[in-house]
Amino acid sequence: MGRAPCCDKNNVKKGPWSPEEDAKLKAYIEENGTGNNWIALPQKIGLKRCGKSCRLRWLNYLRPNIKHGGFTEEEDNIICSLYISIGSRWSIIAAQLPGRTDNDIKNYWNTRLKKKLLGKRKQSQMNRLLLASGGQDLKETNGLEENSLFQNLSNSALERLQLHMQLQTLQNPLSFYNNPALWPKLTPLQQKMIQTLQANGINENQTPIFAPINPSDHNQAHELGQKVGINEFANTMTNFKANEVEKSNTNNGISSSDSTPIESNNQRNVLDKNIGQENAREIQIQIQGVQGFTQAEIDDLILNKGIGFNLPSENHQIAEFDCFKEMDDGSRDNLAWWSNEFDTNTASSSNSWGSSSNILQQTEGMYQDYAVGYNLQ
DNA sequence: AACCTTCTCAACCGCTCAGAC
DNA sequence: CGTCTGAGCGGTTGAGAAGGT
Repeated sequence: MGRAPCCDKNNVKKGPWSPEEDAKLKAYIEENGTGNNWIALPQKIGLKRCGKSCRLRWLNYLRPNIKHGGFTEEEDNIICSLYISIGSRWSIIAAQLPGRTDNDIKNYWNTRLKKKLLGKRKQSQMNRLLLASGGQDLKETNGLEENSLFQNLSNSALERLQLHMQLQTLQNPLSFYNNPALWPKLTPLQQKMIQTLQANGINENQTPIFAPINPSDHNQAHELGQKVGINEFANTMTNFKANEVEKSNTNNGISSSDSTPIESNNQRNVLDKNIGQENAREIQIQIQGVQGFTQAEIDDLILNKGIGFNLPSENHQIAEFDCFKEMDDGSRDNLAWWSNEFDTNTASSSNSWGSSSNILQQTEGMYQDYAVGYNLQ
């Protein structure tokens, strides 16, 4: 038994809005406001529309100061960096871009920006991974466990992983990243994942990036999240982290929970089916580690600690930060840092990270934090 | 010109969350 | 404390536009 519908589905109009409907809705809200009751609104106006539909129409199209299309490069930068940091939290991203709606940004990302950033060559690389993980070309893979690992990464995680790697391929001779001797010791799982990536065509010079999450430091997450000016981000991350800890505990038999996330169940089902329950459990824990990597991106961004890399000392991190800072503005501007296929003209001509706008300063701060955690230059 | 494919984006759907009761 | 309800969110769909053959 599902929940009751919010309106009489048989008695509401669907599909595109007519100019008359738009005018009615706009005039009413401008005159009276929404009244904090979208469900009742269409009846008051005399519209045969669902309240949710009215809300969406108003928020995405009719309300004042909405911008459509024509995303600037500055906006591209913000969307990209926030997407890498927090994933598809479109409403949070939209909150940083005045006049933009979450729907617009979501559409823009899915149809244009993602392609622009990932590029065809890199896309084909990832497609190979996906193909292999889907079991359609198993000969090219290193075995079942690795397949399962990738099979169970979400598309979003894969995209972010790929963007992550794109960032890491930037050619900076001073980079810690380009000096394997400086790389910290990896955990066995990290090594395994790197080997898998290499076996699937990822550049061997790409760095260790898998890091377990630090389950304990919620306060610092808040502090830094607030430091970069995104409180909701900090809250989201903290909640997410708490969730991850519980999942991890559950998977390790530390405690039980009735509300095991669906994704974990799906992973478990696929694994159980493919490789048997004993191995499934082990690999499930490893997948948790891979998910931890994705989360660890965010943790490192927030905590600014290089967690999971067992860095020899804090000095190491500071050196990295200095290294990044020491790049003169021109060097940084000239980095086509998003993609090999990124339009180099636009990338090099704009002072993307030097913008005086508040959000961009925030974003730059985030990027620097991010760079410290992951040696992105 | 006709047909097919790809792209774009407005709108819908179903879910979660939070507040009221 | 549990239930109900509306708001809000992210994923997905599908109609129309644009581009290619």
